[in-house]
Amino acid sequence: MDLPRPIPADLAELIAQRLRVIGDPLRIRTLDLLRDGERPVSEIADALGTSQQNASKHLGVLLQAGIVNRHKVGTSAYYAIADDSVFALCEQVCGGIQAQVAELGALIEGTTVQEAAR
Amino acid sequence: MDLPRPIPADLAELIAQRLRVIGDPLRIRTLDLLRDGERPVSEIADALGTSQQNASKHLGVLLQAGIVNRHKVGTSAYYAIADDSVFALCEQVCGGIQAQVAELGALIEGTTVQEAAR
DNA sequence: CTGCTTTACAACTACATCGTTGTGTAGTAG
DNA sequence: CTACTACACAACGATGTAGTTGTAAAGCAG
Repeated sequence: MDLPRPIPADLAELIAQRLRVIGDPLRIRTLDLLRDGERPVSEIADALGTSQQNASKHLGVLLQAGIVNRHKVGTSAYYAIADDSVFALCEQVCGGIQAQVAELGALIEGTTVQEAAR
Repeated sequence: MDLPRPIPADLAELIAQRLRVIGDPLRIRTLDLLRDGERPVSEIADALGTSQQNASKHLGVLLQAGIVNRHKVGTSAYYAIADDSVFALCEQVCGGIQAQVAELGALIEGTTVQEAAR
């Protein structure tokens, strides 16, 4: 996967949109919950400690973005991960955060990151 | 880089924050420009077709997030990439978008993605 | 010192988004 | 049919953010 150079404005808009969809704490935790398999809305709402309406709304955003899919059984709506790549995304972000924390720690210690790693 | 299970709310907040910082079209294009090396603010503003004030503001956001760094020479402020991992992030997002587009195209063709790939 | 350039900060408007409240719809149990 | 459950849609208020305008600070040229 190579990015075109320079990145056209339209593509930048698409990328930004997707990042903003995932860039919400409740949605990240929702996706994390769905890692274990599909779940109905009420269960997700309970697990996140938020209202049914709010959970439904966030799931709707993820659904429209194609990150989750839905299938209904009776009155229940089961949501499941449709795009596993989001987790790789989160891990990448975590890596960046960890690197920053390590650098800050090193600054406090008055050493370089390489020295602190020893 | 393994994510803890379940993801604590604080970490979800951190990840979301970083994703939202990168999740802006102008900031993505700014980072793309900086791939070639450091640049002063006015040059970035020109390349993006926006005002100097706006470019400065976005660069400030990226700076505070630790994604770029700054060094001043005379009246000019040169910004440069501090965290290369953002590009891997963008590529990952693009991969997800491409997969979706492929799936949509396959739906229109009435075939599966595997069939369409042949 | 005067004027020009470059950058950054602050105030403002416009717009998006989060969470809540209220309500509508569909399936199910009695 | 009535009551209950599960989900989703719409409207509202609060908060956040993008972009503009105005301006201040700092360096440099004359």
